[in-house]
Amino acid sequence: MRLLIADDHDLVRDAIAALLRAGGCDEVAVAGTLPAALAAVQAAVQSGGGYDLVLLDYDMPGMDGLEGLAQMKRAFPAQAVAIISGVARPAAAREALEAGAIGFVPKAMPARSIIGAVTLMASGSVFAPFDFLKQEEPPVQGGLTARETEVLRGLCAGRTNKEIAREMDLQEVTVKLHVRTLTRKIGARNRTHAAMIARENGWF
Amino acid sequence: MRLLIADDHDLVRDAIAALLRAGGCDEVAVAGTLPAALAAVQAAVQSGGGYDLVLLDYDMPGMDGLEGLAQMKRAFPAQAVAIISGVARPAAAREALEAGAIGFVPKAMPARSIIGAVTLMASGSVFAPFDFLKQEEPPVQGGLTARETEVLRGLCAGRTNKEIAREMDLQEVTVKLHVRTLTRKIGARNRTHAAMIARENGWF
DNA sequence: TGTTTACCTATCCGAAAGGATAGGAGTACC
DNA sequence: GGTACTCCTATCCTTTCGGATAGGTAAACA
Repeated sequence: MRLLIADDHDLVRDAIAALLRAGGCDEVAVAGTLPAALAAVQAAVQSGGGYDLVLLDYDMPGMDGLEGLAQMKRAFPAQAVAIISGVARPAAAREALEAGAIGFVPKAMPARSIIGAVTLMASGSVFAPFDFLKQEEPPVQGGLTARETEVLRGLCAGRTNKEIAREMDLQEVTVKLHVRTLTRKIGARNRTHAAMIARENGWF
Repeated sequence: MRLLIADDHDLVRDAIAALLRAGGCDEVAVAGTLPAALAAVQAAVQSGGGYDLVLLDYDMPGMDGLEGLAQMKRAFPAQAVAIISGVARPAAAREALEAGAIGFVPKAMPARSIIGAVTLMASGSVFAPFDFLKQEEPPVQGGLTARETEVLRGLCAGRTNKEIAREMDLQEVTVKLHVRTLTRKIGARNRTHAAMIARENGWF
């Protein structure tokens, strides 16, 4: 089984690579950035066949969310690519699978499971831990309603009330109402503070 | 050599633990949270001697920055404790060492170096990669001046211009000036966006 | 049925933020 | 001496926020 694992943290990457080698993977290549991973796949394809599986870290220079995955799939549509991440939300995992990933591996997964997961994905089956995917996100967000969550997302993007209103097809006053209630709910002093709280809790 | 490694990501933690075992560490215990790590150290101390080294992940439930380290050192002043992190800034590393950590291990460190680093720390020597520590942070902050950086810190705390002015003993207009220039420098649309950019880049 | 909840709109007001423009003081450098 | 840069202050103005208050619709629920 030929693998490529891309992660910007040398220690983590090499440790996981060692784990996989110990688990019976013949060849485990590594890369530290997305461009490096792309180059490695390019080289592997030219010398025949590509990798059985490529593991891409979600938070890595060049990835830019799932844009990096899309790039890889555009360049090598036939290459099996999985996303591995420590912080990504369940929604990101679902999006990754929709974008053509063969799997999603949370770093919170037990080490003994990874060999099986990798073997599965390398053989062409989609892998994603069910209990991770089924996690709903709204509950983590301090009792915010759907609309308030949407508005908070706008705040985090640095948008004004007017812009958020246009985007959500609402009146500006309504957005102001949501901003007021949501800042109170999460205990923020103002919109900036609210955005920071959301970011710190990893809500977006 | 008896080790305890605490990291909330099972995969990463177990992979590093395996790496250390392969490198000659007799006993490598693991924990997934700070409380679990505290309990493990407590148990080890009672059954005689404690660990030769405890590795604590900087971003782990219960850590709260360096507060977790302080907690551990308060409870077990004689225990050698090192911080391991993938995202912490050089300043955080320096603070960790000042707070009594025996070392700081960036996850970007090459895997082959960790055995040496761990052996060193377990024997009582302080370890921290020099090239990581010497990194200055101002340059990362998009050419902001000292005052602008201070104001940006205020923005990240959700403070108003008036509050920042009072705190820095300036006129409010001056703060407004700094806010305007710094938002332009870092390419932000407004104060909220500026705060988010600062947070995303880990400037504070 | 009445009640609760989420959601949307409205008006009015003061406070805060954002921007333009114009200076002055101090330091560093050539 | 001149130049450049940071830093501080000022006035004037417009836009945006934040808050109070009031009311309406629709769905969920007992």
